[in-house]
Amino acid sequence: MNKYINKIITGDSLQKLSNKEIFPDNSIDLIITSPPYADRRANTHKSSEYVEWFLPIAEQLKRILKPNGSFILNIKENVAKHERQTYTYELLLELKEQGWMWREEYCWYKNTSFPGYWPKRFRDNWERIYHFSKDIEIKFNRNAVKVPIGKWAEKRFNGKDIEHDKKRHVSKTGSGLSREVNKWKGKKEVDPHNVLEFTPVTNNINHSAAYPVYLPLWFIKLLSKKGDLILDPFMGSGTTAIAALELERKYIGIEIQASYSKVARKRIKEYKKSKIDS
Amino acid sequence: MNKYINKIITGDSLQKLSNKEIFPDNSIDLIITSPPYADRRANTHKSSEYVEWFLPIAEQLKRILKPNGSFILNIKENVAKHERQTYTYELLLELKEQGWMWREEYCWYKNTSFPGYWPKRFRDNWERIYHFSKDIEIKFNRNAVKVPIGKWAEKRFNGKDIEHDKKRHVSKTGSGLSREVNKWKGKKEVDPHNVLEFTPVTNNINHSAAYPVYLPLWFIKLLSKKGDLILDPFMGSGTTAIAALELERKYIGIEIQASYSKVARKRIKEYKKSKIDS
DNA sequence: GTTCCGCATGAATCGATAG
DNA sequence: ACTATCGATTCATGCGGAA
Repeated sequence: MNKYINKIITGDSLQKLSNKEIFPDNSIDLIITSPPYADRRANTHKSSEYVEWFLPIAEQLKRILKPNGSFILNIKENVAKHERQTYTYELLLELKEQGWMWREEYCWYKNTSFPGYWPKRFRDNWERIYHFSKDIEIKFNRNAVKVPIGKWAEKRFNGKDIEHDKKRHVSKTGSGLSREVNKWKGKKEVDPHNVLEFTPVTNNINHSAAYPVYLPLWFIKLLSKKGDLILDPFMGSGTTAIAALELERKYIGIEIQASYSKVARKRIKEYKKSKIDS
Repeated sequence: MNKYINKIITGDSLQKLSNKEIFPDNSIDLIITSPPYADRRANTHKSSEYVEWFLPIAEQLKRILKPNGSFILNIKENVAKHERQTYTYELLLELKEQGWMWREEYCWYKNTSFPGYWPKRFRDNWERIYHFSKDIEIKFNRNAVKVPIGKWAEKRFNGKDIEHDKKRHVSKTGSGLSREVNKWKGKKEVDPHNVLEFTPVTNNINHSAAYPVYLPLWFIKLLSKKGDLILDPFMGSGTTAIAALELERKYIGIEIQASYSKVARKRIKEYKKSKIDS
């Protein structure tokens, strides 16, 4: 497979993924992708067709992912005839059936959703990001995504210890919960949570797109190590590849439209050049 | 049914809801509730059992809701053995089968999630809020939930028009959406979106609870009119009733635990008293 | 009045140990 | 083997009385 590393393959995802020469079993560290959503113009498209299209692809992804790897899937259902479509719901249940472990659903809180007016609905400002794995044990580098502690901490710890915080607290619900707030004294950073906001950063590799680079950056940091191999089976304009390079990982991408592959290769070239120049 | 208006009924939800004397067909304007999540202590509880428990209740809710009414359901799945449970997913699909229209899924972005440490996951900071209806046409008072326009507008419109903004902007995705940014010039308030943060507003009622009052307040404003009848079939400590009173709506609540009914009645009494005193 | 400080507490899970 | 209990881990906010 070496000759495919750091390359974008133009072709059909299912076909390429099924090729064991390109993708041997257990060879990928992290899969991260944002597949094309069910085509809203094709109203005849039933949810089940979307699921049927995706499932064999997911089967191959499961074959080629390493046991301690992760699969990140960004997806959101469209609205048709005043109702949200159910293909994300059906797909998730089928992926479970297929043997994937559903580890988490992140809420990607997009503060830049497209404006618009709908009679009985507001702007759609969030998308689902599913985290799947094959096994319980996965790479999970929480230290790579810490965030600054809230301002409350400053006020709270400006001086002497608070006695009460050292005591044990028992919750009414019967779940024993203890804490020692003083342990956080001096902490600068804390774990993030599962609503991802990505406050706008002025990054030179930032690209105003439906799939901004900070998204793969965050998950690559969290779920892989340097030198790992990242796959995006729906590469589009190459954002996942850029993120992988930025973090010193390797990538493989698949893209069916030659025009997109071309754009992606160009972006990657320009990115590499800008790295050398700077 | 008049004798049940502005009352909390102690009893089993399914049994009470099935009583046509209390709840005639098409008699409720808005249902808003946060039912107990699947009990994680009962590990034998399968997702399907939760769904089977809820479905007949939902069937009655559909019977008693007015055609232009709405059903707001707040729910989130627990995690067990490193995986998210699927009962919310199964339930949604079954509710669709039952004939409900799935209008929206709001993300309730909670600023006060429970702290804790898990090996391969972060804190859970959001919950699902489903909006269902029986028909396409529903009450939807968007003007009641407007929010102040973001600071970006000030910057953008501080003086001269921006040429780019005068032109129609066509989305790259081909969705056919377009905008004319200058239309927003001078606007003070805009529509909200489907990620609900409830930043420091409407804090007039003090009660730290899992189900804070601003939640029903928001949906009651959006989806009902003054004098309408609001039902909460899992009333708990009466938060939905307080919200209904605050907005001059009527309420009916059901609660199985007498201790909770008592608390709720007390809270309502105190709320009424505080209104008169002030 | 307004800010500050201490107190209280919220839909949590997991692995280990005890029964 | 199987279930019940226990300890460990973790942030952020609101309220009330004090300064």
